[in-house]
Amino acid sequence: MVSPDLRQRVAKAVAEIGYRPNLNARALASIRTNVVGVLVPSLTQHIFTDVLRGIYDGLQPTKLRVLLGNTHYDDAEEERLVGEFLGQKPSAMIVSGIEQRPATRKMLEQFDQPVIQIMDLTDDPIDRIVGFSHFQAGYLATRHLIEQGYRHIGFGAGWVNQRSSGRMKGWRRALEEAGIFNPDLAAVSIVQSTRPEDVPVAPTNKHLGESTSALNGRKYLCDLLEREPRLDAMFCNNDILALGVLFEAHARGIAVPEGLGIVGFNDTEVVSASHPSLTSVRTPRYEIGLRAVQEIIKVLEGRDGGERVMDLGVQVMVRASTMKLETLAGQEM
Amino acid sequence: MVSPDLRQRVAKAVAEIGYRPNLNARALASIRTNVVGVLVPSLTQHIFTDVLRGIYDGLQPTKLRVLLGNTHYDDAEEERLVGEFLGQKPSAMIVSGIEQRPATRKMLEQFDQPVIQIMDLTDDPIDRIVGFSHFQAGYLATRHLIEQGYRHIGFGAGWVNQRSSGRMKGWRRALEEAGIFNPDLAAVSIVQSTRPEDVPVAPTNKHLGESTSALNGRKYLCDLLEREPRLDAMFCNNDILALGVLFEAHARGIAVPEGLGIVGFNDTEVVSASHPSLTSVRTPRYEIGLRAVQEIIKVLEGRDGGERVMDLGVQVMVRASTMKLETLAGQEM
DNA sequence: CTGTTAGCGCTTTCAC
DNA sequence: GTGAAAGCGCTAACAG
Repeated sequence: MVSPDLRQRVAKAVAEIGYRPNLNARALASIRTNVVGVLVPSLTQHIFTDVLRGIYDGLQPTKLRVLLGNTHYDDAEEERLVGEFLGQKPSAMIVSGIEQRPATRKMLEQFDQPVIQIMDLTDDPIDRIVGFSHFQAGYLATRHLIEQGYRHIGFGAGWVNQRSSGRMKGWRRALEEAGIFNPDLAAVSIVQSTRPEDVPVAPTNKHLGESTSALNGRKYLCDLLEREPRLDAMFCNNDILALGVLFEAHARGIAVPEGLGIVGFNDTEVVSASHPSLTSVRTPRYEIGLRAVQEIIKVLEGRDGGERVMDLGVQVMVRASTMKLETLAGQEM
Repeated sequence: MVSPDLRQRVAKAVAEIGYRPNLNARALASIRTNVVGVLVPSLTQHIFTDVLRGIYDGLQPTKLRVLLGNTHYDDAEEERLVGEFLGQKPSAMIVSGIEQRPATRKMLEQFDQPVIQIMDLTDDPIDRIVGFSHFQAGYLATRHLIEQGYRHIGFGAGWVNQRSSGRMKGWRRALEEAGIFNPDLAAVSIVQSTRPEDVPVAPTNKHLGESTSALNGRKYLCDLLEREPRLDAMFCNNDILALGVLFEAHARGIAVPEGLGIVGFNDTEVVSASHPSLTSVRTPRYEIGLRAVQEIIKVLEGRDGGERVMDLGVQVMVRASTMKLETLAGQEM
C-alpha cells in the first residue's frame, strides 16, 4: 500500500521509461508460464481456425497466451514441436487428433500439466480429449440420405487421413446395413493413414488431385457418374467439395435434390446460403476449442471435473439439397 | 569434440532422463528469444490464415517460433497484446494494418528489433510494411466492370473497416471518373472506422446484419435491385459475399454475366469452381506472410535490404462472371 | 508486514 | 582450447 500520489508518480515513470516486465525472467523465476501450447495440423482448413477462435475466446478473460504450432499433418514435425514447446514449460498443451507417435505421446504423458487432445475421440486419451466421433458423423449423414430415399450414394474426399477415414467407414457401415454398399462409389484423391486398412475402399478408386477443392468436387461427380450412372447422392468430406458437386450438377442440368442429393461436412456458413441450400453435418469446432481451454482453466484452478473423454457430438443440418421426399414448398430460404 | 561413443551415451542419457532445455532460461541468458510475435485482427476470415501459412512456411527452415495474438479488430486489445508480447523480448513483430493507436505505435517504434506491418500500404511505416493498395484493388475491379460495359455498378460489404473503405473509395473513384457514380448503390452493414469520413457513401445506405456472409450477399442484391432496378454489376468485398450474390441471381433467374456482372475479392479457391466461375481480385496473402518473415530473417542476419515499403500488388482474375463483351464459348471451365 | 537475498537454468565471459 | 563463475530480470522465501 502506497499513497495514491506515489502510485501515480511511479506509474508515470514506468510509462516514461517504457518499462516492460521481462516475461522470460518471470517464467524462469516462477514456474508458471501462462502459455498454452497449441498444435494444429493445418491452418488452411477453416475448420482449425474455428477451433482457434474458440481457444482464443476462452482464454480472453485469463492471462494465458497461446503458442501456436502448425504440424502440417506431419508426425515428425509434431514430435519436434512438442519437444520444443514442452521446453517452454507451458501451462498446458492442446494437440490435435489421437495419432501421435509413441515418443510424442510419452513426452506428453510425462508432462505434468493438462494435455488436451481435440477433434477426435478415443477411450485412451493421453490426459483428456474433447471432440466428436467421425465414424458417427459419416454414419448419420449416410443414414439421412438413405432415409430420404437415395440408393446409390457416393463418397468424395480430397484426401483421406485418420479422421476422414472414420467418416468413410461410417458411410460404408450405413450402406452395408442397408445392403446397398458399392465400393466403386468412393472418389478419393490422396490417402495418408498409418493404417491403410482404415480406408474401406479398393485402391483402384483413387486418383491424384489437389487436396480439398471445389474443382475436385466437380471432378468427383463426373467420375462417379461415369462409373455408376444411377448415382443419386453424394456425401462429401467437406463443404467446399459439396459446393463443387452442386456447381457440376448445375452445369450438367441435374436437379438437386430430385436427381442428386448432396450432403456436405462441417456446416460452414456458405452452405446455408447456396441455391439450393446444402445439407451438412455440423461439427462443433468452435465449441471444442472453447471447451478445451475451459477444461484447462478448471484444472489449473484446482477444480478438476475429472471427465477425461468429452464427446461434443455432431448434428445433421437438413436443408434443401436432400429434401427428396418432402415437398419443397416453403422449405427453401 | 568428444568421442562418438561418449556422444552416444550422453544422447542416450538425455533421452532417458527426458531432459529438455529450458527455453525461458535460454531466452533470459541470451537476449535472443527466437520468437516472432504476430498480431492479426481475426482468425475467422481465411484471409489472415493464408498470411499465417506464409509466415509459418517462411519460418520453417529457421529456429524462430510464432507467438500469435488475435486483436479481434480492437485497438485497445492490440495495445494490450503489443505490450505483453514486447515483454517477451521477441526477435521481431508482425502487426496487421496501419491503424495502430499512438501509444501502440510508440511502443513498437521503441522496440529495437524488426517490426513489419502487413496487409496495407503507407509511406510512413513504423519500420517496414509489406502489403498492397486496397484503393487500387477496388479501383481495378471497378474499372474492369466498366470496361466490360456495365454501367450500374454496386458495392457490397458486410462491414467496412479502414482497409475495406480503401476498396470502397477505389470503387467510387473509378465510377466518378466514368461519370456514373451513384451513392445509392452501396450496400454496407456495419461501419467501423476511426475516420467515418473514410466511407464514401451516405449513412442512409447502411443497414444492420452479420459481418461477412453469403446470406448477406443475397440480401444486398435484393436491396440494391430494389433501389435501382437497372443495377447490372456488383463488386463484392469478399468472395463469399460474391457467391451469395451469384446464388441470389440464380434464384431470381438473372443471367450471369449477361444480366449481372459479379466481381469478388481475395480470389479464394472456391470462386474458380463456381458455375459460372467468378471474377475476383487476387490478393497476395500467402506471399505477404512469406515476405514479411523473409524480411525479418534478412534483418536478423544483418543483410538488411533497406526496403521499407513493399507493395506486392493485386491482380484482377477475369472469369466467366464478367465476360459480358466477349463470347463465352470455350471460356468457361 | 516490509525489505532483503537467494536462486530459477541457461549463455557468455573470463580466467586458466 | 577447456572449465568455472558471473549474471540475465524476475519471484519466493527469508529475516528484520
